[in-house]
Amino acid sequence: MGPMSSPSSPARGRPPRLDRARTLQTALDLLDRSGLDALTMRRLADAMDVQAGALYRYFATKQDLLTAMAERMMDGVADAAAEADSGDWSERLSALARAMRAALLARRDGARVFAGTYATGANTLAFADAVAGVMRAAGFPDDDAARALYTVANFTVGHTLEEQAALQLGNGGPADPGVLADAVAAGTYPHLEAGLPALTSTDFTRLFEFGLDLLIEGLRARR
Amino acid sequence: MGPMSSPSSPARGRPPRLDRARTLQTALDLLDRSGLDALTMRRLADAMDVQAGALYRYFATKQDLLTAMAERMMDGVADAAAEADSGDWSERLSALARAMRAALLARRDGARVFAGTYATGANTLAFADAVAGVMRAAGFPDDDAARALYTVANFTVGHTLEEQAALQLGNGGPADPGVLADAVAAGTYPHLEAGLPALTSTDFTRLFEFGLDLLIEGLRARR
DNA sequence: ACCTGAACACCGTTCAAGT
DNA sequence: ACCTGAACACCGTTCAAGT
Repeated sequence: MGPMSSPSSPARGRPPRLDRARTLQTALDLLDRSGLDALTMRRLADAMDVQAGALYRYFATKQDLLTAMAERMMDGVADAAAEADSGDWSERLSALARAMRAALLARRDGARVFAGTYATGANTLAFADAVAGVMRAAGFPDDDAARALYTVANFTVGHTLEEQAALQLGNGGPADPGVLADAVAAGTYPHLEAGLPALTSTDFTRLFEFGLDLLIEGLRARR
Repeated sequence: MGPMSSPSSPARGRPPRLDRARTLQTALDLLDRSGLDALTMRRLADAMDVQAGALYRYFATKQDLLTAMAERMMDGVADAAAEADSGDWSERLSALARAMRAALLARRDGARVFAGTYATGANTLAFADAVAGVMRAAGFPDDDAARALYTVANFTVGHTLEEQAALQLGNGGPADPGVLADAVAAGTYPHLEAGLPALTSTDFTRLFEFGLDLLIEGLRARR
């Protein structure tokens, strides 16, 4: 802890207007307000009354910032297993999957941010460990526990990506429900026509629960 | 078919150097060579010996081009059901899911392109109709057939997104297998440590089949 | 009709220089 | 140590003008 130590040393100059935590929080706020496409380093710098170049002292690249954002979104998601402690393995697994979906839905374009990064921080690893732990405790072999983790996570990300895309398209975007209905009506897609009510339904929670239930019943059959 | 008709009218001027089909093909070739991040309108124009602005006569926006690319990737995927005609519904459903994964894997960043667009063209709708058709023929109610379609598609996209991300990270990217292993070793994630062989395995086909099997067993239990 | 040339309003990132 | 200012090498998109 000599005189050459890092940010923790006595502040000699002006207190820094920037730091990792405040930058991250401002980025998440900006994401919610403006969406991922409008989240640029310059606009983020503007929101912090700083020049764009200054951000690079705390995040080496924009991708690094996005990864940190994804990691922060997963904060507390692993705790969902403990909260469903009374339930059996399937209840606890469901609670974890629902918590992940909720965490991604909680922020605008959350799924796109998460899918576009490779988060290996404490929150993401804690979530992964919790899922694998639930499966191992239920008696699944170690490699099946790992594979079940991937399957649940990939399904959840895939579903939420679609869900958030559909949500923003509903707001006068290029493909609101009517577009799909028109496209189906124009061609000859008898099976889609039959399922049109469910296809254009905006009850994404029910859709998510359907898929989650399939995965859990599949796991039950394997156990 | 008067004198004011469209491209099909007798070519009065020079033959156009550009058209939708050739632009699409060049874009897909460029995607394979350079990846999605390097696929810019200017580089695409360069590859066609044309100025960037000229592309906008055939695609209103870059997003439109990407949507057309996603749609072309799905060409022929719906035929996978017919090729597994001898099998029962689960074989046919598997064949469709495998064909979709293969179609996305066939092009660099294919899953990212597909996930980033909202394709409602003939190929995508034919695929969706084929999945719903298999489910309805198997005796599933119409709304369950529609929901199963979403679940299988969302899982497949989510899986392939992860798979292609991992593949390009293996090439000296920021998060090759070692990064995950190190991160796991640094923290205390006992359940991940137990599943490390499966977690760092690059046998994505086996991982995909595991998830697909869970979905199919889940559907079987529901039927 | 089809494409060029040039512009507009931006990007991510780097880095010498100031304080 | 921390940030500014300015630059570099790009973007997507538009549109008058040429042929």
